[in-house]
Amino acid sequence: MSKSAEQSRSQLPGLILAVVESQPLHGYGIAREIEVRSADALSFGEGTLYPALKALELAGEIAGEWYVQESGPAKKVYRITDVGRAQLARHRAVWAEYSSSVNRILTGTPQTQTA
Amino acid sequence: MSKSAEQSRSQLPGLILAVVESQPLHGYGIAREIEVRSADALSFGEGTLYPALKALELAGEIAGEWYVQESGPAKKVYRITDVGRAQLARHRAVWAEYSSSVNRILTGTPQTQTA
DNA sequence: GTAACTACCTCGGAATCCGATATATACTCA
DNA sequence: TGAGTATATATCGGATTCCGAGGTAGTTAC
Repeated sequence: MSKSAEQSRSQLPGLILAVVESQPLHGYGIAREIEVRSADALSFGEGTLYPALKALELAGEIAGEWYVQESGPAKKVYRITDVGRAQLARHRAVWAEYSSSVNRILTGTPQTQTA
Repeated sequence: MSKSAEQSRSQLPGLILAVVESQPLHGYGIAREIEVRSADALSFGEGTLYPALKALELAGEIAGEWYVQESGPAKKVYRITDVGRAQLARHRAVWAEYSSSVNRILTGTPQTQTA
């Protein structure tokens, strides 16, 4: 189950791109990889992951290809595209700005002093 | 316009608590303070902020008190409660874990190597 | 007299979320 | 043989959340 919930979903596209950037992978594998890399802090259900994958493929940020295995169910392996790589860079920049903003506020860096 | 959108909303309760922890403030002021501290990277509309304030007050995490000014509209000033302080600590912990997880994935720290 | 700013609040359509469900193969253990 | 578990994909739709828009009102400044 894991889940730190509360946040997460909005970050999914970027996380998926980051995972398939380091290695082409199928949906199920991407889900597991996110759990592993986050030490189970992050976890997405199938009802969340597969639609996100579809959207990314439609947007041309990842490309899927079916692999029929001699043993086991067929899988659709996704690889990142050039469009996706550019988008991933954008995600990283947005995340950097966002997370530093949240940090600044949570740690109470004061910028005003007016009562 | 600011807004880095995409994320944000889920973090609002924690951000509000952090702001009123450093100084009791009214809704409008809280909104401005978040913008200032985030250098305009974060911005919440009133349709988002006021409901969030209500929910926090209902949960006993902040306490509001009306101040009628001799000049200008009345304002409802919120201060953090003990419950809110405890909750804020929790928000900070969750955020720390979450953001480090996202960082780990976005920067591609590999934990598996299986193809 | 009107524009802009401070300050509060609510409505409700739109968008998003994800648990539940369905299908299918393969392996293990009793 | 059957149950349970794991791999693997995919969709549905009710519930929840989101926030732009709209409304009230006092103040300040052309």
